[in-house]
Amino acid sequence: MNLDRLTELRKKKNWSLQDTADRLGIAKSTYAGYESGYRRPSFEALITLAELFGTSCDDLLGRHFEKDIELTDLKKKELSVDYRKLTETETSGVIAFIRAMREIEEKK
Amino acid sequence: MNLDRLTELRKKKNWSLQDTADRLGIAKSTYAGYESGYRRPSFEALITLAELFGTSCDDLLGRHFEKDIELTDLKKKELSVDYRKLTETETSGVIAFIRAMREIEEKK
DNA sequence: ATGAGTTATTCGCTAATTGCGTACTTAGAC
DNA sequence: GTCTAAGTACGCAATTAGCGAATAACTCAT
Repeated sequence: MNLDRLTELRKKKNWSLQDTADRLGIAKSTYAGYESGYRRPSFEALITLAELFGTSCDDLLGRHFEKDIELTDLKKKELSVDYRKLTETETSGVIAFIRAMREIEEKK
Repeated sequence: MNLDRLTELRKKKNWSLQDTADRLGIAKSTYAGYESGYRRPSFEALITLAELFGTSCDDLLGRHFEKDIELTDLKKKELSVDYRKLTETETSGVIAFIRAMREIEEKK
């Protein structure tokens, strides 16, 4: 059970092992151990890594977890189209749109 | 850094410490250590726990991670409205709907 | 090509942590 | 009261993390 994506994510950021270790506040050799699979990060380090690389712990752990997203439960703006976030108005519009579509469909 | 939600999730399932430990294939006292914060699970155990409890590792780790969802990138149906999954047609409809809304908005 | 400087990999050692069994405590059923 | 199951706490053995130092690989300029 290795953290296979670490190297990839780190290189994408153009960071050296030392850079990354510094950001984590650990020794270079320690972080190197994570990438090689020789060592495992503490939970704190894992969480910090996820933050640094802008991803989830599940992702780092190689777990492709996907929760179903219920639009009526969304409190925050999390959806985007063409890489532009939806406003609250747009999100409400989408919900209404879907309900309308379904209503039409049922009457067929 | 404790796994505070474990007890809550276990009780929601009406499992004893022993039940849960059995499912994980570890000793009761070991699992008890996770809940009390005295011990920490291995990554394998963490992942299995997330599976057993139907949640994410991020959730168990107390991390409220939310990725921005780009609708045009969605390969699978992950969205739902009124707890009913959107079909592919509906998802395409939503994207077209948003683009149309924005076009109208820009022309104002 | 040589050498300086940076980056990556490996290793021994120590300190810390895990996982287990066991024992103790509590709670409820009979 | 006694029995069983649940939860808690602890000592011990074994594993593991983290560190620095040593070594190897890579990248430049000269």
